[in-house]
Amino acid sequence: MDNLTGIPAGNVDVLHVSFNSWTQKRKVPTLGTNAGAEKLPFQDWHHFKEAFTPELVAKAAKGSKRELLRCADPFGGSGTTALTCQFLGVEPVTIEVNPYLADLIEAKLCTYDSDDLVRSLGQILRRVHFAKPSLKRFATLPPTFIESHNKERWIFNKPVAYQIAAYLDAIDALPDQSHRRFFRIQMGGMLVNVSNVVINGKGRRYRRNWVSRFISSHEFDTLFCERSQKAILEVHTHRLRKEQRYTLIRGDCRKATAEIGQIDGAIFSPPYPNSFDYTDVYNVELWVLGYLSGAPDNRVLRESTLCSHVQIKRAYPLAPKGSKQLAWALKRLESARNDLWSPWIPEMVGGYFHDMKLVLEGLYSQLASEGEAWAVVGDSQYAGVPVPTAEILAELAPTVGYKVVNIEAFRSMRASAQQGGQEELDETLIVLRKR
DNA sequence: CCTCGAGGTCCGATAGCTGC
DNA sequence: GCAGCTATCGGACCTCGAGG
Repeated sequence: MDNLTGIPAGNVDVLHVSFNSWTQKRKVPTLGTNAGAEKLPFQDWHHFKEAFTPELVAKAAKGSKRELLRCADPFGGSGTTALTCQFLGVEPVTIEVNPYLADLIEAKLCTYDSDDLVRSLGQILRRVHFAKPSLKRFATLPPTFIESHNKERWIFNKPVAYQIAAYLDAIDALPDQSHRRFFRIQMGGMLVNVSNVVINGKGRRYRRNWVSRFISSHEFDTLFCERSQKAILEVHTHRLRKEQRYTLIRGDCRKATAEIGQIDGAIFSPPYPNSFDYTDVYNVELWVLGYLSGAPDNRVLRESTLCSHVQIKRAYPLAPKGSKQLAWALKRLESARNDLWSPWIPEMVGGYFHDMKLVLEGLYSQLASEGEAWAVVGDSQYAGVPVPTAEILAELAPTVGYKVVNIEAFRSMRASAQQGGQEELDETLIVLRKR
């Protein structure tokens, strides 16, 4: 695959693939969301709507007071901050609690010999061709996952389930761990495509006419092959990123952030306090790819995420002191408790800011002097009571020691149609500097 | 009491088509 | 080519019923 990039042989070690050759200097409508980012190499390995843009990371790297040599992201997600850092020549440190997403990030950040990847793909396809798969590996999945005669709904038709099993068996048989991860992620990115459901902001829902939906084995094979080949090509074309190193920490950022080592800055977007449970959003991949071995695993994972949802009953830490806006919002939420769709929302909001303060403190302890934290945060609203996340964080940050350098609203989210569709929730960039 | 599964609704973005 | 139209897709909420 040597002439794929047009880079002449020899001297390749000095010809880095730049940020601009990755993004092609595209125009983005907003820095806040992933909209339009689908077409970037690496970024469609898994459709990820919560991501912000690489352009924001570039802006932060350029606009920071302190030169960025090592940059953290406590909420790794799809890995946008870390991957962009590699293109920019900045060493990334990323934390991610969701094991599927952590693998997605690492699959993007690590370096491969693309010829070896092509050989591994061939090996997978040969094994699948001769495979006699069983559904044994799916035995512990929740009951709605695989088609069976005594159910009314299922996420995967039986023939599809057999094919997934055949591929996963073949991937498991690869000798190289980074290759197993790479191809597991390629499979992960297409699972919803071959399923009877769609995943969106509201979680999982069945497709219209899913009953008559049929995925042929040929379609399945083609999808896996094309996705894998495209990804291998992207890996190859962009293999010479300025920075090749990375640190990936798999775990709860509320604990891990304080131990990442010295950083010059941080660029991240936390989950918003909007009662979204991201464990739920990635449930299909987590189960099918074997990241969860039973319901307790799911519970542990949900407990390890930020207090941004009320999906499970949990002990919410107390709201931090020091923000008048937070105290006011909590007071109003408590008096509106009977109108809330979950009575735990006031506790969740309090816990959310407790957790966010912990992360800000962790970052502060690792930041070099005048290092900056750039965060994209979103407001929320319950029963007409606004939760102005950016303003609250701007009040809490000084109690940790930060100076608030910039607050910039750059997008409005439409409120849900049921709420009239008019009230708008802001998405805000907030920049904090260590004194 | 709890968890789990699933959906209402409507607008913006985008792909694809049509006629010039 | 391209303006303008139509069809389709999907969404950083919030709600509800079933069942343990």
